[in-house]
Amino acid sequence: MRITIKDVAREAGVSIATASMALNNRAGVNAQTRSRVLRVAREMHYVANHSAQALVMQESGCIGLMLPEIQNPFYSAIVDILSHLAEERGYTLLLGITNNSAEQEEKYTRFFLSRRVQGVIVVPILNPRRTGGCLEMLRQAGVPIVFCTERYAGSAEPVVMCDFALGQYEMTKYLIDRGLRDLWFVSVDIEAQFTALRYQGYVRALEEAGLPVRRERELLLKMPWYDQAYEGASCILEDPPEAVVCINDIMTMAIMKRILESGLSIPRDISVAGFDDIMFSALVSPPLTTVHQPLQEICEQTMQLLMDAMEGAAEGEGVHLIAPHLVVRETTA
Amino acid sequence: MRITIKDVAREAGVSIATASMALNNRAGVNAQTRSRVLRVAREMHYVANHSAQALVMQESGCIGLMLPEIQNPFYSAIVDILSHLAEERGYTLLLGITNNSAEQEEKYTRFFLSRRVQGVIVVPILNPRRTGGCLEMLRQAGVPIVFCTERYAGSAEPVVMCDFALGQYEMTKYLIDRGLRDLWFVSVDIEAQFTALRYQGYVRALEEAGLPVRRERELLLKMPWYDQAYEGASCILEDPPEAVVCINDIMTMAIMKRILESGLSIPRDISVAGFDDIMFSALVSPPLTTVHQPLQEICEQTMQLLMDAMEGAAEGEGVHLIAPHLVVRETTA
DNA sequence: TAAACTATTTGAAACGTTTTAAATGCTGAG
DNA sequence: CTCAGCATTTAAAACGTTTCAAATAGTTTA
Repeated sequence: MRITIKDVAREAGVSIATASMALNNRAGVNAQTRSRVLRVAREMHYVANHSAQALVMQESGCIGLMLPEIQNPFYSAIVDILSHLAEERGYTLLLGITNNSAEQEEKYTRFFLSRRVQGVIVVPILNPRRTGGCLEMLRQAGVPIVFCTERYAGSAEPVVMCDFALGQYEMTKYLIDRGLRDLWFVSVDIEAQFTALRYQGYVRALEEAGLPVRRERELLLKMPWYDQAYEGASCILEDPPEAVVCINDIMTMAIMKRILESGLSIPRDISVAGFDDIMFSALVSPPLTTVHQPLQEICEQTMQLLMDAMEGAAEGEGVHLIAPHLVVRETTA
Repeated sequence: MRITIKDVAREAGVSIATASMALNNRAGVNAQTRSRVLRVAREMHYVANHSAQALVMQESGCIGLMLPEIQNPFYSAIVDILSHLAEERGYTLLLGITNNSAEQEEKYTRFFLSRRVQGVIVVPILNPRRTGGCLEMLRQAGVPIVFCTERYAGSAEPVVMCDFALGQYEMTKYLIDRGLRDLWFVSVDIEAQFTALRYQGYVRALEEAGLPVRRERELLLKMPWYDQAYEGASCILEDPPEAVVCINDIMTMAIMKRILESGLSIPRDISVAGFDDIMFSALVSPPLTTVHQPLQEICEQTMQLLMDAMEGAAEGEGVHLIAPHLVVRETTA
């Protein structure tokens, strides 16, 4: 039905082989012939069938991106950046939105495999009860993998992530340096570098300042989501601290809401600091003091590692830490 | 390199044809044979090559989604919903993020065409200087198109959109009914139903209440973005009104910020109302009174229309309006 | 036992490309 | 003229599937 190269060849009065070579700018085609073929192709609105190309060339030109959500602006920023980067390099990004479910992750792995993706970027889900069932399939098929933002424990593939420990340290130190010493720490009860590193940074700042680590002033939620933080925040308000240190912006916004609703003022009564610096952090009132994750840089390095691996370079491994920086806005006194 | 059906067939001791029929649950295969093939396939981690299937079956199983941005939560919500809907129906969503550029739109059209998408959903860009260059290519190739959220003027394809006029009317009426009569209207200077319908609704509410339409109290920005609204808001503050009626939430948040910064209180001094009800509208302080666009419903209907068109049904045409509803939160007195 | 079914299996074509090796046509040298 | 050498063109194979018509094997029926 659709125009094929056969039609173009016939119309231009050449063989299929010649048409193909002309269209792909291969050497060894007479200049006149080439331009005739190109003209005919344009006139006929010919567009090469990608499936056929992928089949014969043995490369799909696709990269899989596995990620937990997309409505969350942190993740949609990643999609935005990575899809541009992939495109610049001539690849198409295939999305697997897993909704934080390991089953979905496996389903999308199969999907990626069927599309013969040439590499996969994994932004891990947060609560992987059974982790990496999907990864085994990919490894087995020899598909290069690079983790972005966080990785599954025990996996050998490289990961590019923000230096969470450093970020949380700097933020906590900043608060302490401003004279705020009675802190709450709000995080999630999940075993992952995602949380462990942040906690390390927080503790380090306390210890350096000679402050005690008070476990009764730590709020650990099930998931790092707005609603959970909003519910959980009541314990903080029972005996309001001088500042709240939080591991992401979404939860911070929930806590801010609760604080403001209780009639207290930010930052006059309580200071608040988040992590991530999502788009909306600058827009809320008051604008949020937070730790900026340099997503552009993280994604660029992720893509570069993947390209290297796809070109057969010895799988660069290990943890690639990108330094974050504190963005002081108006929620900290 | 990767396992093919040929390998499975050999290992199971059957022909390729039999293997294929077994794997696809076709009738006419002996039960034992079938299960043997399936077992072997599983053991060998066989995953069918989609390109080969697409080629021979003449259907890609892909749907194209053209949209202007993805970081904006309004759009990422659309991606989320539509990708689930597509998947439920056995299709894969291919993303074309155009960055509000007509050139990009054409580029992605070619991309869609090369992937032989079986239908395209278009969420139009806002400032189409030369509109629909991309559409012509799709029409010409016989690819069904459905617009979502808004459509390009003069195009014959169906569109599913929120009843903007109704939403803006209800919102404005609500404000007026609360006794607020000195209003500002904040919109963008773009010719599209996007803006025209909203203005209609606003005007209707004024007229029904016997209030004058004061053009000097209309702020028309170039693009409906945060920064533009933030900059533009100064004129509103010169002679603060009782309420500001805005055509989307992002701009509303910018205006709120300006109002709060000027020392005025929301809603005590000024009421503010937005449109869209994006995820963050409920989270900001104070939570935003806004008109909820029923995106789920809009996307479902969009997908249904596309499916109908793909199955060759007479192209359902015309404008499908989905009624929005006002969500009263705390920015209106 | 032959014939006629039926159930199952299979060979081969087709899908739209790219690529390689071989064929063709030309030019200039001998 | 012939032949080597070159530029250009082409036929055919290959990629991994599905599907259809034909072949095979097995079972009844007459």
